[in-house]
Amino acid sequence: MSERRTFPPVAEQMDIIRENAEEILPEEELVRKLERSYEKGIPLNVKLGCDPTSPDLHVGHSVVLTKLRQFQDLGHQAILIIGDFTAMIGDPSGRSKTRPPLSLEEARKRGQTYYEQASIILRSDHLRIVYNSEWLGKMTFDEVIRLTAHYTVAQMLEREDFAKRYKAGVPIGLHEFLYPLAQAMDSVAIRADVELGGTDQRFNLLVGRTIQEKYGQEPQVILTMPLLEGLDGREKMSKSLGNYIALTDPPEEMFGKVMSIPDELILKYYRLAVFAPAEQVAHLEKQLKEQRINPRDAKFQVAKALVRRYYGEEAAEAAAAHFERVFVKKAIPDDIPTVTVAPGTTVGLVELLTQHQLAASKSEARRLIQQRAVSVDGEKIVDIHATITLEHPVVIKVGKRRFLKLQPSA
RNA sequence: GGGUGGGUACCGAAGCGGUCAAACGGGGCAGACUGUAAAUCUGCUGGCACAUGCCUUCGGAGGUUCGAAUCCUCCCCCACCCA
Repeated sequence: MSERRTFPPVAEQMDIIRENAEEILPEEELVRKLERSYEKGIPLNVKLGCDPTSPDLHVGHSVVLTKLRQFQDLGHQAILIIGDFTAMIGDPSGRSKTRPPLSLEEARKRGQTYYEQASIILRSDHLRIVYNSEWLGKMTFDEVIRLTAHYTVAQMLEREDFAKRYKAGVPIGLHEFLYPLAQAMDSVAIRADVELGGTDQRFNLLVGRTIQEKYGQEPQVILTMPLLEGLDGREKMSKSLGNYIALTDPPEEMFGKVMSIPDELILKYYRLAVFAPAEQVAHLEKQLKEQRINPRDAKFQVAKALVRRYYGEEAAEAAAAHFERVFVKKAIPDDIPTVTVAPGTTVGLVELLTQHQLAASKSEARRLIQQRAVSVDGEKIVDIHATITLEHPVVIKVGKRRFLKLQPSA
């Protein structure tokens, strides 16, 4: 830990750090910190707090994780803070009222899966993982009151989210005011030099600066990364909205999801999800602008690049081929879910669809049939009373994406 | 503690005694088209039966009525204003 590290020249570091960053506040302070670290051979403590409530990491998370990775690559110390304590209290964003507070144990467990998924992007050296219950859990009420005295209600209401909700008459729990402060205490506890976050974290990160100073520390520099919109192209990518690409999504799924983003997002995904080099992004942008490339092909390229990033070249090729086959040529994919059935039995199509989860209810199954969404062995079935006698293998297709093969057992 | 306005389907939001499974928008699903699971357009979107029909749903529990999301009573929850 105490060995002297060496770093690239500061200017070079700054170029990398600035890449894709939305905001660095204050930038001169970062330069000073980097210079000092360079001279003394001491890495900066770069903090990223994470909320383990939803254990599925997605491409939205990857944006800021990638930035952290860059710091690691430069030789700095990444500190991943698992917010097990904060998760235990509940969710601060006010968005998901359904999110139940977790037990410490549960929060820890999810923190573990969070870490496992984060290590898809992070390297394992230059990495420290800490749980914030370690210090937050030890604070006495007295200490908490002292902490809250450092901030005012008016200051809290400066946060856009709070201001908006207050104005709209949406409840704000008192404990939510404690979140930025708790997060700030994390910075104090680990003596953060830099804290990363999405632009929506701006306020919280800034509170960290103030509080660190109150506790006699040099304030951290904050670096925010742009938020990546989800598949709908409208809202921020998030699990609760279901508009996300999980880091663990299988290649084909990942590919298809990229293909479903609105055209306007192509470049943004290339930049932030793929983290493609600036020149390549610029190149693609130019091609699109001059209409020298079809947006579909551009998206195809981005989809492939994303799969390549997580699964490698071969998987990328395979996923692309799969998409081409299933959606462009509308053929049947080669590995589809198969169920074996007793041969010779005759079943109603409606029952078949509901039994195998191709439709949620019989009413839905009928609707789908009436809407010409169902085909059996490539033949559209429009009759809701249709039955199938299972003698040969039969492929049922519902909509564009749902397939099922029925295999009569020999 | 007092006052006012609210709680409606996945979400937002109309409805304010029958014509309400509940307008409209979003989301979702499907179809057409296409350059793709983009965009656009069209349709569908509680369940069961599909022929009429039946059952469950409008914060909760009761009640009035031939009939309630709509009226009454009590209760729970939320926001705002005043203390």
